[in-house]
Amino acid sequence: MPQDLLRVSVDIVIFKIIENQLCVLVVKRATAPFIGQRCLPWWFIKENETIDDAAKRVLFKETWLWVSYVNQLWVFARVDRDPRRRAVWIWMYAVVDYEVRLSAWNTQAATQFCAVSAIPHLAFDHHDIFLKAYDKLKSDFSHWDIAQYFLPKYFTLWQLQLIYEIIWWVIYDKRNFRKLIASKLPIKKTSKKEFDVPHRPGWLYKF
Amino acid sequence: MPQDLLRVSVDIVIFKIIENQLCVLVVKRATAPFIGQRCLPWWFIKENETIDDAAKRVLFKETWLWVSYVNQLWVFARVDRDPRRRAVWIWMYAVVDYEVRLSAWNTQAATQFCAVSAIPHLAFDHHDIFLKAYDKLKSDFSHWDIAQYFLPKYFTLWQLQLIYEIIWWVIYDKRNFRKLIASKLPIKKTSKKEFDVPHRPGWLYKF
DNA sequence: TTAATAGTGTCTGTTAGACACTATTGT
DNA sequence: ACAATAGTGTCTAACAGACACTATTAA
Repeated sequence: MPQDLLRVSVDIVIFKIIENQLCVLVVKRATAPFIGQRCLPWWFIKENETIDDAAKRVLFKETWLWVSYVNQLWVFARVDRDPRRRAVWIWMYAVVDYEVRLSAWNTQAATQFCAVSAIPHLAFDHHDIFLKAYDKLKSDFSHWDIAQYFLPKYFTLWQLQLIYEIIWWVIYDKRNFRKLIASKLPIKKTSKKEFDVPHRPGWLYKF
Repeated sequence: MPQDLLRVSVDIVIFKIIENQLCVLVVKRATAPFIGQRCLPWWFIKENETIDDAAKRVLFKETWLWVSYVNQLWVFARVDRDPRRRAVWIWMYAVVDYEVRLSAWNTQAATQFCAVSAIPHLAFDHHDIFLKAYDKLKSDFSHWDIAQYFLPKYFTLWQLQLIYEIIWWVIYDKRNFRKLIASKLPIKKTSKKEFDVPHRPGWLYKF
C-alpha cells in the first residue's frame, strides 16, 4: 500500500462583523509567489497538531485574533493551482466575535478585515474559497446557532436580529423574528439591560 | 514556515440498498493491527491524485465496485487512535446504485455489505465514522437529491419512495409523498412502464 | 416634551399531513 | 373473477408572514 508523504496546508476564511458589515480577514503577501497581492491566511500543518487547534494557534500568533468558532469547508488533493504544489489542502472558515479588539495587528497594513462587498482580487484560488465559505456560513445559519459566535456574551434581541440581516442580506419584521428565534434558539433573558444608549434600553439575553 | 510531510489516508463508508435494507461495505483485515477484525475500506493517498478519483479508483480495484456518488465527511489531524499513527485522515462516504452486481468480489468473504442494523464491531475508530456518515446521509437527503444515486436510471415512484423510507426509517403516505417530490425533485415521467410485475405496472421516471 | 428605540398580538394565506376509492394489469 | 399494486383529490391543522400601536429611557 503506497504511503506517500504529503504536505498538508490549511487556508482559512475568517468572518467578523464590523460596523454592520460582514468582513473577511485578508493578508498582503510579503514573499513570492504573488508577492504584494492579497490572499487569505494559510499555513502548513505540523505533525502532532489537531487542525482546529492549529488554526486557533496560528491565527493568534500571526494576527492576534482569537477565533471563537472554526469549521471545515472542504479538502482537496493535488489540484495544481498553486505554484508551490501543495499536495493536500484543507479549507476552513472561522468566526471572530464582537468583543475582539482590533489592536496591535491592525496597525500592520498587511493584515486587515475587508467587507465582503468589496473583496479585492485574491491570490491562489482564494476567491473560490471565499465564495464557498460565504455560502457555507449562510447555510449553517439556518441549521445551527452560529450567531452566538458573532455576538458578545450578553446581547439584545436587536443585535441578534442585525446579525441575521447582515449575513442573509434581508430585512426581518421585529415581531416575526422574535417569534421565530424564541422557538429555534436556546437563548435566555437575563435581568440586565443595555446602558449608555440614548433611548429606552433593551433587555440583555445570552445563549 | 513549517512544512512537515505527513501521511494522508482516506476512510470510506459505502452505502447500498440491498433487499430493502441500507447496507455498508465492511472488510475483514488480513494484516496487523486488528488482524481478523472488520473495518471500513481505507488507504493512503498518493501524490498526483484527487481525493474523489482516488476513492473511485481504489474501490474499483479492491472491491470491483463502481461508486456513483462520493462526498466528504470530515478531516482530522493527529488523534492517536490508530496504532500506525496516521497523521491526517479524511473521512468520506459513497453510494452504490441498484444496478451494480455483486459478482466477483462478493465471493471473497473478506469484503461484504452489512445491514446498518447489524453492523459488527469495527476496528480503529470506524464505528464513529459509520455513525457520522449515516447522519450525514440522512441530512443530505433533505437538502439534496442524493436518492438518484441509489436508483437505476429508470425507476418507479414507489421505488423512489422506498429509498426515502429506508434511509429515514419512516412510512409515507403515497399521495403526500408524490405531492412533495413533485415540488422538490427534478424528475421526469417517461413513456415507459415497468414490466415483469404480477400487477398493474407503474410508469418509469428518471432524474 | 421630544427623540429614539423597545416591546407586544392578530389576522391571513400557504403548506404539510390525514385520509379512501377507482384503475389496470397478470393469473 | 381475483389478487396485487398504481394512481388520484379534499379537508384540516399548523406555521410563516404582513401589519401598528404603546412603553420606556435620555436629553
